[in-house]
Amino acid sequence: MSSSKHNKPKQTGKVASISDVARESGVSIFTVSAVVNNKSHVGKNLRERVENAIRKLNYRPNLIARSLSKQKTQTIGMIVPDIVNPFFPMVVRGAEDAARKQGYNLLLCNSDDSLPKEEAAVELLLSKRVDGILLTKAAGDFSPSLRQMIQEVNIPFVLVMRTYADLTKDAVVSDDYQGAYEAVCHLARSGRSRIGLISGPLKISNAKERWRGFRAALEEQNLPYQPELVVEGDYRIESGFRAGHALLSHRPDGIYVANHLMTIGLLQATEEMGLRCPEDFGLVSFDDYPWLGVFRPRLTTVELPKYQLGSEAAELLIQRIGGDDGKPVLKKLLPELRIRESCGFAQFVSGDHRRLKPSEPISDSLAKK
Amino acid sequence: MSSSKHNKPKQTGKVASISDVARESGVSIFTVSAVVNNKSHVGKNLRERVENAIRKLNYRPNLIARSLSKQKTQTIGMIVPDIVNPFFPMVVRGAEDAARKQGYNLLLCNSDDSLPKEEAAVELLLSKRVDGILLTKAAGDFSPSLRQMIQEVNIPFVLVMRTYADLTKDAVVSDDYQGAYEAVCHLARSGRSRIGLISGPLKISNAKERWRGFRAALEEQNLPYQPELVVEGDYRIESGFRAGHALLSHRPDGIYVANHLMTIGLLQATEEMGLRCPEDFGLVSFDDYPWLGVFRPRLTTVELPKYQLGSEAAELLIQRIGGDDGKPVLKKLLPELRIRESCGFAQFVSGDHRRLKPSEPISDSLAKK
DNA sequence: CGCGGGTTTCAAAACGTTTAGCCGGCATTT
DNA sequence: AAATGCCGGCTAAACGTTTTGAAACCCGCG
Repeated sequence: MSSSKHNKPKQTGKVASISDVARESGVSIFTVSAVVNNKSHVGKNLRERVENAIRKLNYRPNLIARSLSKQKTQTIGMIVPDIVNPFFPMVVRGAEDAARKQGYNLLLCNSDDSLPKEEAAVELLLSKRVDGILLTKAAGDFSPSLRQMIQEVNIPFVLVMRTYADLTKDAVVSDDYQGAYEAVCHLARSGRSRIGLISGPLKISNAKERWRGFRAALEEQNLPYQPELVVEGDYRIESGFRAGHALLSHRPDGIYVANHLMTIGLLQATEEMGLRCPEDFGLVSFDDYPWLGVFRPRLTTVELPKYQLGSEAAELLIQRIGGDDGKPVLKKLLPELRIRESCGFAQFVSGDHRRLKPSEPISDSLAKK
Repeated sequence: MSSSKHNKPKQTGKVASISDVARESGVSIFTVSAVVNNKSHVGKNLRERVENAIRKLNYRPNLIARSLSKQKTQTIGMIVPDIVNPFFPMVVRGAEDAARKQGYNLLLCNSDDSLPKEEAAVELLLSKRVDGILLTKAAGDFSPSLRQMIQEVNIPFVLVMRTYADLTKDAVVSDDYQGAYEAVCHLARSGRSRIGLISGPLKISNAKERWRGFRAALEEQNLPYQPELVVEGDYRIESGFRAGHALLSHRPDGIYVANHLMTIGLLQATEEMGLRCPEDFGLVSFDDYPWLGVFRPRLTTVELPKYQLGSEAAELLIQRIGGDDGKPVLKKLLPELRIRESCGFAQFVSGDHRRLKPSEPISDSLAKK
């Protein structure tokens, strides 16, 4: 039973290759390849023979060999500062879904916001011959060497959530100016006049944009810009905490925080100083997350379209890979002001965090919008 | 200036290959390869010639070709249910760091807890000829086809956070029995006697383990096991919300929730029903996250060593890849009970979420422990 | 001078695909 | 009956590495 005919049961754990299939079915390699990629016209009988052999040998095309031959890996590299930062999983997910939909895979790297690590990551991706790169650049400049690499190698890059004025490259970002503007206007409309800002690192383009939006809104609302009410953090919890202490000591009556993590820090500082939101100050935060639903007061936030950020970036990149080399594009995605309670407008939006249908997995529903 | 000598300045964007380097430096391909992999003994002068050529041509070894030739990709595949579930980024990060440290890369896939997607992911990874796979299996059985694939292909698998009694495979999990046991004992010690459980899907091994730990603790504390106080969710927010409603209607005075996301849901239900924690019931949650630091009362949680889960799994996998095929290993990592306020022991641990040093990036510090 | 032994270098064969170019039939056209 | 065109299939050359023998060279020793 076990050794009937010339049954070659791959005892050595070797996986079958295309030539094994060819031998097994008595056709040429070419024909097998044609069947696998179901090319136009292979005779019905031959095709069947080949298909049987494939099933029998458990053949699985070797994508490595394919990549080498076609000079295309169907892989796109993505570099983010840190996947543990809750902002990025959704962006990555968006990119991954969009990529997969078009037959691409994602190779993910973390730069930890470190320039050398970032450069190493790019180096790695280039060596792996990815077809394109999605880059959320670490804070700081483009080093000359990185610049050179991007210049010399002719694979497409798309910047995600970052722009560089002096580098004309495709980029997909959220409209941070607009988001910040709306946030601060809302603060003002709810009666706040001493409005403070906890900003991200101003070397990062989006932090700068949010700062600009902040300023513009102040002006628009005829409020003075008071430098002591602006403090720069680094987008991390700890810096929000310290910035919060510093800022609150100047008794603002409204605060706009430029990201989620720093808001967490600020809230800790708030409690420690015995202050209360929204009684003592109104608060608008950037970035919304499901778990904020349990915090009281419910936070008014400016939500960024994280998922789309990723998916549109991936789509643009793949378009570039496909050969479209039109002018560099700057895509700005609109944020959404979600008014809740932290500015004193106790607009109790019942079920706010429960708008999922029971059967709907959370990530999907977040992904949709 | 531009066309001096036989200066071939790669006008066509073609990247340099090893043979270009060989030609440029007048040696054989073999020698270049030797230099690149700095093999033992290449003549000093030749080595220098080659190195110059490499720099000049901006040569970068093609890892695809290398993989094909060596039949090793130095890549490990990792499949998780959903990177957007806040549990996983840290696990992935642990795996990625450990892998990179040994010269491996991570190729990440999301299964969305769907069996077909999971199978497709495995299929893809096998086609990409990854050297090994880290698998956090989707809820549900090993389908026969998946089983077969794992059996036939002889690349190593390591299960992460999952075990299957009938499948002797390496696995790295948290000691969920122990974690649940401690959680429930703590609840009991703080004077609760009608203790409820919001469980994960009991088809998932760790949910089962937590349930066992729950039960064991009850017994140990001489409390009766009351089926109406046990409700099964699916680890997502929405199910925690519904389970919360169901459970709270039976007025437990203590609740142990088997994961973070469901806790979020429960807390929403709690508020809606006008109940208070810890006054009306004590609460212990599984999984700890920095942002919980802003929630009041501070939550008592059982923290899982997420980062290690990933890193140890990767290390084990790489060891297997290296050829070690000893007996299957089941590694259990100990969780840590973090007592805060949600059981009524108002042990105000000042600065609990602020134990970072100011200069320490959050992800790093989380990663450490 | 011849020869073993150790470097240093090489040419060529893998690795598993894709694909350009070719060729033998068969049917259709002149 | 010969020329034309197409279909179905094949051979062989890429793709960019690693690696296996083996060749060339140098050394000193008998």
